[in-house]
Amino acid sequence: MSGIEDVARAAGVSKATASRALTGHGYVAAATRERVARVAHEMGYVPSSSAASLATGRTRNIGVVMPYLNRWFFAEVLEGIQEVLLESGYDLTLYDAKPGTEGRRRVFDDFLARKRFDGLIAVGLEPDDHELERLVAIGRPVVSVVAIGDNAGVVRLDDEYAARRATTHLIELGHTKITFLGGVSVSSGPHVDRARLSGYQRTMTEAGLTVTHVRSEVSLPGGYAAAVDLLGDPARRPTALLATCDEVAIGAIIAARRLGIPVPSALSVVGIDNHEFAEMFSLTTLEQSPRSQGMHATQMLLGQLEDPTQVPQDVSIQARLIVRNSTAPPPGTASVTVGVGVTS
Amino acid sequence: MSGIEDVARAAGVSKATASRALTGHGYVAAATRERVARVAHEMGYVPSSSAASLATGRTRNIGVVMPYLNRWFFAEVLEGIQEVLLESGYDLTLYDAKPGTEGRRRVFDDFLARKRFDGLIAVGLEPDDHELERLVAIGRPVVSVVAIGDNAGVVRLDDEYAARRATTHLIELGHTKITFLGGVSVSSGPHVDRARLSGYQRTMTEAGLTVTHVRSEVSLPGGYAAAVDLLGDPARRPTALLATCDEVAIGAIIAARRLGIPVPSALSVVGIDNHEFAEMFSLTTLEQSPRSQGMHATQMLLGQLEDPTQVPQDVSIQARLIVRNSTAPPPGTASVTVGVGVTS
DNA sequence: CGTTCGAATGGAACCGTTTCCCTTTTTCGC
DNA sequence: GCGAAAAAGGGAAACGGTTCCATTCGAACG
Repeated sequence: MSGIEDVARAAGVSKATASRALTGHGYVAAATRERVARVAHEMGYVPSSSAASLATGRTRNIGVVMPYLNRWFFAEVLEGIQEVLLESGYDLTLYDAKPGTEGRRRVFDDFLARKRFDGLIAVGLEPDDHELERLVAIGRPVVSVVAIGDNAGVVRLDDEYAARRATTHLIELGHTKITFLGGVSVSSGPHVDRARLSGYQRTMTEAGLTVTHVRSEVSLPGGYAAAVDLLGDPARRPTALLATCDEVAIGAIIAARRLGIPVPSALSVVGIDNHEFAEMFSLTTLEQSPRSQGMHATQMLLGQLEDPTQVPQDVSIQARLIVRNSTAPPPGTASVTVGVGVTS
Repeated sequence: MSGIEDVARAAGVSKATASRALTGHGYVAAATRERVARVAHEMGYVPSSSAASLATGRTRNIGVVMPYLNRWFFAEVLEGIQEVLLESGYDLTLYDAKPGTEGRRRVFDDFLARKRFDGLIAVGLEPDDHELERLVAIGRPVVSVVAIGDNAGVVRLDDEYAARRATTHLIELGHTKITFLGGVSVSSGPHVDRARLSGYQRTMTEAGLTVTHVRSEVSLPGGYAAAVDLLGDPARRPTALLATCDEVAIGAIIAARRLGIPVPSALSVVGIDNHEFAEMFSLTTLEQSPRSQGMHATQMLLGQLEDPTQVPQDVSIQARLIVRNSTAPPPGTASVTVGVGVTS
């Protein structure tokens, strides 16, 4: 393995000059720079990142902490982050912090303390006080996607707005019996669900309609189970369902099909996410594009790294309504033609 | 930030002794070791990983390269890897290498060359010659989950066996018109699909049955589309479907439902994976447990790191048949009772 | 034409560990 | 009780970069 000293010797300059030539910092004659670069390339020289980190204090690595890897939302965010980092030449170190596990404790107490990164992206963490304390103790910029208690930069969907918009859509179609399906539970974390539920409740109340909330585990099978339960009882059955997320909504659609309830003619279903399966199930939904949330957060963090005076901003994204074929006027309504398409 | 020198001073020993006490290498009196550890803990000392890496040449970090993050199989493998690494105190650096992208080229040519890891896990990569060359040029141990051309350690499902077992299951139920649904296409990479197809073909041929293969994109919507096409034509319709993976199988089940073809009474469907949705759709399938494949690969790699003489082994996992309610004897057969349960 | 300033470069210190090598102390077998 | 070997610990040299500081040289400016 050849070091910078070998490159310097081969190029006939000092280590100092070679370093300047390769990093682009400080004065170096154009001809020299070019020669050093060529020699380095020919020798297949690759700088040691540990040595560079030790000398500069920067790692060119970003840490990402998330509670789940195998859920659609998180995987999409991760891909977005990865895409931007790849382009910027940063590495990405992943920390898995499942709520309530011993592993999570170690991530916060040991792994993160090692500071093997210049900045941190927290995705859908809902850190408790101790965890939050550890996070600030690290002394590196933090940006989060979805909630985090403190004043770090945050990129998130405006969940309340999304739920309001979805509810409004159903009301405009003529529905009055609209049930919210979802949980005060995990998934992207309780805060998300609370905000969505609250958006639904407010909109219903403002319209003078009755609020009905059915709990469901936040997952496809969870939505299925909850919907089977709810729809199986004709007395309780609403004409429309607002699900806390697409997975729950799709579970509900599958349940309705199995129960022989046609969607959307007898039952409208709307979700929030625009999950990759949404199109397949013709699901009307509010798009939240986690991928671009990840990209956004990353750009924000990188910006903060290169100019530390830059204040962390909060970005709130307004979901776009995508109308597909899972929503229609309630049964027994004078037919209203609803186009399939996208509106904001 | 306090360094080891501060700790040494506070504990009244030399840097050398402090280092030995903390790392556990070399002779240190028990009392001294304990004192140094206590002082270090009180001061909140955290060793600089760059400095340690520079000195030792080891990073305590593992690189993971995969082409997709948001597909079930890959996400599960990743979680398995993460779990083992977390326990062993290793960091995990993730590299996203989508086939045919500029990003992938950079991963191989730039990112991996930086060697910020002690070993590498390649998941479902099917590297071309140039990429393979780069991989060995790194000079670090590599373990792969699913195919990789060369002689690195490999952990993978025995795909051929899985397909044979699935086919046998259908034949035993009395089916003779069995169509393979799947693609020579991406997903976990072409090799996987070829092996599964081949297992199906051989078993059919051995049983004297006719092979029929319908291509499908390897995804849920892909399976749906292909099945709609196939099942829509009564002349071509088989009594059983073997899908290359569960996502395709589930797509097919959804298609069958929509076409009013009852599963399993009129059509049996079997998949391979035991995907998280399999249970919900009562899908009979062969379990491949990507999570434990990831764990397995990681343990293999770590073992190799601590004892470099250890030869990389190839591990081939035999899938377990899980019988649910998507398979039954073909229509018009004297009824055979099939228990729901697990067999090997 | 002397002074000043910027460009270009080299020497050496430094980043924070680990580890080699050497000295001193202890232990243990005979 | 002695010698050898093992245990304990210290000083200093790595590891491979970056960057401060000093030096030289040439050009621009008054």
